[in-house]
Amino acid sequence: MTSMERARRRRTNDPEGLRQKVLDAAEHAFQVRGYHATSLGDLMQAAGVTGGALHHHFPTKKAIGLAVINERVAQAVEETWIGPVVSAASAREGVSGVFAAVAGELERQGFVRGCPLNNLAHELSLADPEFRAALARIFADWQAAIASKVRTDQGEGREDHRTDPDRYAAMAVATYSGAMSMAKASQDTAVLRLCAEAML
Amino acid sequence: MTSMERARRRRTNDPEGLRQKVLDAAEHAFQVRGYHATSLGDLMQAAGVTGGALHHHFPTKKAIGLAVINERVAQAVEETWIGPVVSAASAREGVSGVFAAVAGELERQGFVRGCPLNNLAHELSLADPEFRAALARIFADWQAAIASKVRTDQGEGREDHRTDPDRYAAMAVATYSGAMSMAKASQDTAVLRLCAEAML
DNA sequence: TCCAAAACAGGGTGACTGTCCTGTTTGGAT
DNA sequence: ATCCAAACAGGACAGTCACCCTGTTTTGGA
Repeated sequence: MTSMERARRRRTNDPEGLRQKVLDAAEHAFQVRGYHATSLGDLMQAAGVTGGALHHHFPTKKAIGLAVINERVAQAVEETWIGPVVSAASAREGVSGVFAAVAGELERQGFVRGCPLNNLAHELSLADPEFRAALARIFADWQAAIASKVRTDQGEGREDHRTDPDRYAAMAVATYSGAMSMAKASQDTAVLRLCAEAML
Repeated sequence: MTSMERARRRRTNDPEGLRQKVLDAAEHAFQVRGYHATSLGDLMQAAGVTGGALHHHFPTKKAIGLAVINERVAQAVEETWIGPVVSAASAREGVSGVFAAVAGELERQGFVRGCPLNNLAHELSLADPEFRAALARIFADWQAAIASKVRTDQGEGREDHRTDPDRYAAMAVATYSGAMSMAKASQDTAVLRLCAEAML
């Protein structure tokens, strides 16, 4: 007992790695079960981390939530939305393309877990001002990136000048968020496909 | 003490009224704080009901959730969406009108608490199959009502035949749901106004 | 009037939750 | 080699949660 424990008792401190393991588990759990429905015990088990370590890196559950929003959700929006749209041939092609790409990805994995931003936004934006501010900022950046792309298109003659960039951006973000909500509730990506056509 | 208590100790059984009081409190609390963040104690206090009475009408918390979805949320969608759209001059005017009406109402009360259906859909559709089925059905009925109105418009020459009724309906529901999410996170109805224009 | 069933009161219970505390171990600076 | 702050372990803690149980009151029909 002593020998066995001593044999594998080699602890290697890796604060950043441990922190990321916690955020990995939290990002996934908050997505699937939600923030309130996820206990710190769940996170400890999923991440393979003790209570002491968890409390050392995140003094409160709220701190974990904020870290997930600011470090993970923001990054997810950047990677799956802002990046592809900016580098697309046009705003409309970029937006429609993301709709289709996400629909395809969801069909491939056969399960719709919803939009990370939207999921947390619904549960937390009224619960705490800090949560709300962090979530609203991501929505705003997302919209701004699309509107900026539309303006670039207009400047280079790829988009009708009658299109209001802010209106198109608002529509794109709103439609995507709502379509993901519906896809999550119905577990069917048909709505995403229909909206992909409409946003072209 | 005995006399005072005896004096106001007249209990009048009103099972349906008590049930509705619980649902009133639950509908409001689930909307503002969410399902998981609302305890049965919160509901007992808000509704002025004892634990025994609560348990008599709703054996589990899930039963309260299902009743709120099936009796209250479905009715809310019917009243604020399906009714107005059906009796509007056209589907587009009806849809755009509801966007504007809701935006106006929210600006009047100065606070955005989100769409009842969407709020519960996000928190509960992955948590339990029964919840998910109930929520998906409301989404489906909502969509079907709008699509049907578009078809009527087309039959009577008020709408271009190139418009796909199902696509327009999906867009309307998705855009509204998403715009409400954004309005809730930003506490700003600007997105709703922009989408109202776009859905005309 | 009587009585059974429904409606309600109110407290108890075990499980769980988020937080914190006290020790022990690690790693880098000296 | 030594030392100290950071990193981590593991459990204690008070509070809360959903659910259930027992007893009392009300109600409507016989």
